[in-house]
Amino acid sequence: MNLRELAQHLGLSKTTVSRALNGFSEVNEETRLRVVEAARRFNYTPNVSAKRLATGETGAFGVVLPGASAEMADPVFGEFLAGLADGAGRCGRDLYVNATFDGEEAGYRRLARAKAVDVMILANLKIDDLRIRLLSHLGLQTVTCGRTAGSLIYPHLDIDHEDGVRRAVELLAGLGHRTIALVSGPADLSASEQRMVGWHAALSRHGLSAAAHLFTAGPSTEGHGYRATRALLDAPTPPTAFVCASMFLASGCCRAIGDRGLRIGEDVSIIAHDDGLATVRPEAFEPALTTTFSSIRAAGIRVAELAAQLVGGSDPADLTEVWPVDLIFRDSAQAPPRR
Amino acid sequence: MNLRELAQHLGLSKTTVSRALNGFSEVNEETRLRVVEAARRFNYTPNVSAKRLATGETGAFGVVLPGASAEMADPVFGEFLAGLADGAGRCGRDLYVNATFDGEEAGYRRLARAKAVDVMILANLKIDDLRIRLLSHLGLQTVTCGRTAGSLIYPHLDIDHEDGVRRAVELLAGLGHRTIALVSGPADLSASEQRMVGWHAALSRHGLSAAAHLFTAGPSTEGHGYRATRALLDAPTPPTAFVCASMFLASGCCRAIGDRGLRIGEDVSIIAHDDGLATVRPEAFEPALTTTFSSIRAAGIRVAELAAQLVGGSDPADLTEVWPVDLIFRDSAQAPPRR
DNA sequence: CATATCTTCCAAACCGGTTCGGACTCCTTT
DNA sequence: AAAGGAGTCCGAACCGGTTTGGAAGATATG
Repeated sequence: MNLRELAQHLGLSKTTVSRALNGFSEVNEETRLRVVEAARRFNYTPNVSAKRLATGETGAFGVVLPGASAEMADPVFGEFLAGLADGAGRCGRDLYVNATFDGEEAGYRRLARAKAVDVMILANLKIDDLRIRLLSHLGLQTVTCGRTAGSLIYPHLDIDHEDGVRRAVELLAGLGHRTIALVSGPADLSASEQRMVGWHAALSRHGLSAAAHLFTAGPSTEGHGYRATRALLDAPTPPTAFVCASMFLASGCCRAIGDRGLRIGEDVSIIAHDDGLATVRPEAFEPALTTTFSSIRAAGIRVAELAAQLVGGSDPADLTEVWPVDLIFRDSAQAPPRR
Repeated sequence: MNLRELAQHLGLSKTTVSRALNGFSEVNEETRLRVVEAARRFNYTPNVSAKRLATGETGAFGVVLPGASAEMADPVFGEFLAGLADGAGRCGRDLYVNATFDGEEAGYRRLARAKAVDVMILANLKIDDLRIRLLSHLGLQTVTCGRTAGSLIYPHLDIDHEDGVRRAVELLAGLGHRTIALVSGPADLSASEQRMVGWHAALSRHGLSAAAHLFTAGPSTEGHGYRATRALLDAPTPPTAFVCASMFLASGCCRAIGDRGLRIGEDVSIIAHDDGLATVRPEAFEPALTTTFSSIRAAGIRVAELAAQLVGGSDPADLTEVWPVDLIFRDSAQAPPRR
């Protein structure tokens, strides 16, 4: 059942039926109801390809996966992608996932030339991310999850990692901790830089050391969390508190602390960032982890909405949001042992 | 630059240019070279939407994410998706990811009605998966990663989990283990059933117990691996060897064993299944884990190729593959301690 | 009553490709 | 020399929507 057949059935023109279904004002209300009813009865759905050709919009958002598989194996990114697909679906758009087998830049160029998507979506922004400039140069509209250095204005949603870490460190310092380590994700990520800024700010406010060896960066995995924590505990003045950038890093951190025979909460405190993944819940830890929380799935949904608004003609400058994180008290952050 | 403009530049008709670019035989070789050269020079890329409308093919494969976020938080699924996107790209197709905010079935029906994809791709098949029948009923071609019960014929790639577990158990039994547990993934998954079959087969061949309490199923996470292993170690006759269905389950398994003060390899043996994720490498464990290996990313790429062949008109019955797994010896599987 | 305006609808053009059914040239066959 | 067949190329139709530029009739305005 296509538009022409539907129109014939109704004794109307294609034009009128199209307008009735798309909510134009110049069609009689009575006629519109008749059309909508018939469309429902005949199970009519407009052909996506035809619509795209006619409107010039593709109705799709694009995500490019980096060639290295590391990002997709990251469950946080997967969850973000799920949110994106969810949000896109709600806005009546598709999510087009492109893997780059021949370099990331080539992937973007292909998409731009074929006009395959309306908006590109970028996540895991690097400090001064080159992709933003490339996309702007290619004339592709872009929405990002995260901010980066540089003067270009683009719609984005960011999570306030800086404030999250700042508040976590403030809490630990307030409890009496004097040596507070930051176990962060990949060093080249904008989010990691934000975390370091927050860490520094809170430490200097309390007059505490921000020695370089107390800051570690690396892949956001249990394995790296374990190794980093072991190394930190081996230092001459080991930290009594750890701020971890993800639940996976925190898992490794806990394991390393357990290996040393230390008790979490009593001997050593931990605050982790929780992205809200169903598979690693802070309450399931022993003891339950104090966390900074922000749902990455919700962020994905919202980014898709921002992209839809951008296509709808909103001013990019209005489409920027920074989400605060919640600090949730549980049992893993307590006062350090008396000496 | 579109086809008409390109044709005008060349002094040819749209027809000839289109045929030259698509490799039809009825165009002079000299002309074809001239056309291809001009297309390259003017940076011409056919408009995706127009092509789709004209051919009736969408050029896209579809994946529906289940409403619950659990699957996307699974890094193994994420890696499979990355492989899918990779393979689709190589075949010149798109990958459409659709989240279902209103029920999985509704998502499939939407895609079918709008003719948005050429082939649906299914993963994480359930035992007797209802989705296959639904899609066949909706007239959507389907390719799956995994097999399921039922008589319908559909293109699929499966990984031989049954044989993997069988060989792992044979190895452990050969080393002298008498009580061998299986720590598996979600019980409703077809792969989990395959593993149980392999486990039973190998145990009975060696005259060993396949008592129900030695088999556990649950989410494929570190947390569940930990809890399951603790429970198994608390049994009256605790196992001396564990076969884990994923690296994450194995992580938890290792932690539980460590908590008990047991040494992996010496006191207790482990064999895990490794999907080839870069973030959890078996060599990084202490000691290095003996594994059954099969790259889930490679599987994703191959599934996309199968889908492309299906669209190309291959017989579905020819598009079925079962991949063997490699058994890789490392240090975590050794003879049990003498009593 | 003539004119302007509004409402409602439609025919035809358009988006940018693919493909059917010739048409023309040149070469071979009988 | 006529007939048949490759080898090339083209005009026009088609895919299924949206959108432009009226047109007809109803209603309001002077």
